Amino acid sequence: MGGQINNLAPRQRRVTISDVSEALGLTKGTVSRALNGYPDISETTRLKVARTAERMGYRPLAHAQAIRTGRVRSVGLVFQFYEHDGHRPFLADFLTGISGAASAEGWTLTLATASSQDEMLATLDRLVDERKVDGFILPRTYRDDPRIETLRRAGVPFVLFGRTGDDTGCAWFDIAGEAAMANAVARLAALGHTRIGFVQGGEGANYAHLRLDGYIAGMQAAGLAIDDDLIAPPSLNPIEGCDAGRRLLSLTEPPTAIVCAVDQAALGLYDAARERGLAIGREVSVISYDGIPEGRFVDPPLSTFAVDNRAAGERLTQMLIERVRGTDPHALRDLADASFLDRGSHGPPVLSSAQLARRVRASSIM
Amino acid sequence: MGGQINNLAPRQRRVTISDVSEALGLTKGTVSRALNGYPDISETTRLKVARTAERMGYRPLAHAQAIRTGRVRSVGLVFQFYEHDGHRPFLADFLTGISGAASAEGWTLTLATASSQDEMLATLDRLVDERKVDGFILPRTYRDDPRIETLRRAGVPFVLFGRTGDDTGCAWFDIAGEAAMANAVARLAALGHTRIGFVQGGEGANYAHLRLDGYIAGMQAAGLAIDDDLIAPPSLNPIEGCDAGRRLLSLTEPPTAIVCAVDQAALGLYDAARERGLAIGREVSVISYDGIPEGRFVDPPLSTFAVDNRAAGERLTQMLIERVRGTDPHALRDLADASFLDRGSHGPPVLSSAQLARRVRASSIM
DNA sequence: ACGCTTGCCGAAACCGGTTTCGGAACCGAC
DNA sequence: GTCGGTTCCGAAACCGGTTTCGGCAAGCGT
Repeated sequence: MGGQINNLAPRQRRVTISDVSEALGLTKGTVSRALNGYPDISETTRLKVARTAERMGYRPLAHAQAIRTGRVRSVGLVFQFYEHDGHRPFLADFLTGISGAASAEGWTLTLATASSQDEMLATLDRLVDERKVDGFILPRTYRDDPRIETLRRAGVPFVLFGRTGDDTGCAWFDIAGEAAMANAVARLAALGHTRIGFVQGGEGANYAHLRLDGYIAGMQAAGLAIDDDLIAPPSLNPIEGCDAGRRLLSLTEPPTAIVCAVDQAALGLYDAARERGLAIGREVSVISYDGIPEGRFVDPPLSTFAVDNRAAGERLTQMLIERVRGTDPHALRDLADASFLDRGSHGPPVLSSAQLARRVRASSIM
Repeated sequence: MGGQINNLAPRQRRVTISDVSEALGLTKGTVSRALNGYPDISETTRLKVARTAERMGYRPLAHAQAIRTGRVRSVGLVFQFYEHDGHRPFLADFLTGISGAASAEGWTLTLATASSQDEMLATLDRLVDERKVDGFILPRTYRDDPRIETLRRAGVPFVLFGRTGDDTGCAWFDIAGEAAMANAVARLAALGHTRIGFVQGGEGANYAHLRLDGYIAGMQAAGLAIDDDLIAPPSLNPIEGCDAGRRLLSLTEPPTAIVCAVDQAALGLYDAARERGLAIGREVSVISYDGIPEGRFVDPPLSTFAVDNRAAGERLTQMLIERVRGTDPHALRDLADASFLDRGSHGPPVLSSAQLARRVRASSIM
């Protein structure tokens, strides 16, 4: 093979560790040990080496080091995109965070996608087997997540974005969605709402359980009764959200406020309310979660708990790098709060549940 | 350094080329040449080597090869995300395409982000300098694109997603946006529209010029006069699109149909029409470009030219890999068509431009 | 003055591959 | 039977680093 015409300018030679060692009159082994902080190098030569390496613009080649050390300085990320995908808007911010934090440490991001769970596991294996990455960030965790067992067995470091059922030996970072949901309920209760509905998030995903728990905890803390009818099934997009809204609003005792686990679904609540001639933020209050950009432009602007995906990406890669360097996973766990965006989609109830029910009936007769 | 407790299961040793050569009673040099198709290896041993390598599950370590060959089998992709970013929805599909095509060839995707042009160029340089990638896919090209000159000078292979001003020595793939825009005009003209407006796309980006050209070409082909008033300034999101719509509809001779360079802006046209009490698809026809998912759910569903970003990603990586292997860049150029999604936002005009103008005036008085 | 650490560095092996070079074995031709 | 030319593989250098091992010289105590 080799030797085809490539008509590309020849790349200039890099400065290698041998160049540095020759310039110093040392062996490359000594230079290497000096640069890597071995204890058997005197402080004087360590400094001399560091300075001339710096001056000559020497930077070790990650993949040349890797052949001996096994580390390539790359964080792995494998996405599984679904048909109607709620986390697409998150992507750009999340990737920016990871890439930024990685390059600050001289690392890079290796990204792959999978279309099924089997392919996901195979891809993880392949990246590990080919030593393309030193570890993984696992986004969107599940209660029972097969990726974890796979990587545990393979002995590969990883950090979860989200919590999971059994997290022994797992490092993780998460946003306290349950606290946000409880806080949403508390805010609405404080405004005078007593019938507060909930629209669930994606089935199976760990966050969905937590946010539901948060809603329930919030209701209990406010001394409100939990009615199963008030809890709508998982909704991940405006269509499903609209269905959920219709269902909640047609209850004999409809909620005057709705807490929604996912912004995309909350957008659908606007449609459901509009159908019934109800004004969001007055006749029906909504507080949601995610902080998607569209929420700012709808009318009224959506009150929601925003998560900083860029910061999450940064934190996760920092944790992963520490993990690869040997930090105990149990010491690498962190929970951050979502920040409430107090906008126009919630307020004190202007109608009682009974009045609201009459309004809904009237609108559906027309 | 080194030697911290890592409490991770030890990774099992890989099978190396030496394992294979020993099993065969050959030297590793011979095995290497056999596997890489050197001409000085007999067909018999080549087959024998290939088979036992396969049987033993041998796969060369990309970064070990790279230290000699300089190739790491990785495609580089650097994104620059903007504030209000039109291409976010594209991301998942695009990445899926790239990742899929790459892994089919045993390559991986190395992704980075940049927040400014300088950072972009620095990031490209860094990835090249550290030999993290063999070449780049450059998304979102500009008329005059500094990335191209940088990579040309560095002698690094790359493939453009989009065309550019001076493309000598450039391989590229693009969607024929100009043809789509011309086709949109032709469709509307065939339905009887004579006043057809245009909402431009992102300033500076190469595609924006091409789509404008396509609109103009379409108008000329249909024998329609081109009125500067009919051409609205660049609009990239619903807000700007709404402004553009207001402006076009308040003309003394408003267009009865609007061709829009970007779906996100077309969504804003819906708002502008609603404000005036005009029905999209009847009083105002709209044909747009991109094929974003939201277009299917608005009322009426948006007629638009959809681009297959997954396919684009696949094609681009295949081209890049060929390019890295030495194919002449001028032989690597491809133009694909967007596919028209014939939905509900366009139809024959029900109002003349003059009648439309009266309707608009009436609505603004209220 | 002696031996014994200790500090510090050179020498060389090593990681997992690729590539160059040279020569043995075979070939047909004379 | 000898010779030049192929065919095909082994040997060894090489890529850019890391890591082990051993030894020299200084420092120390006695």
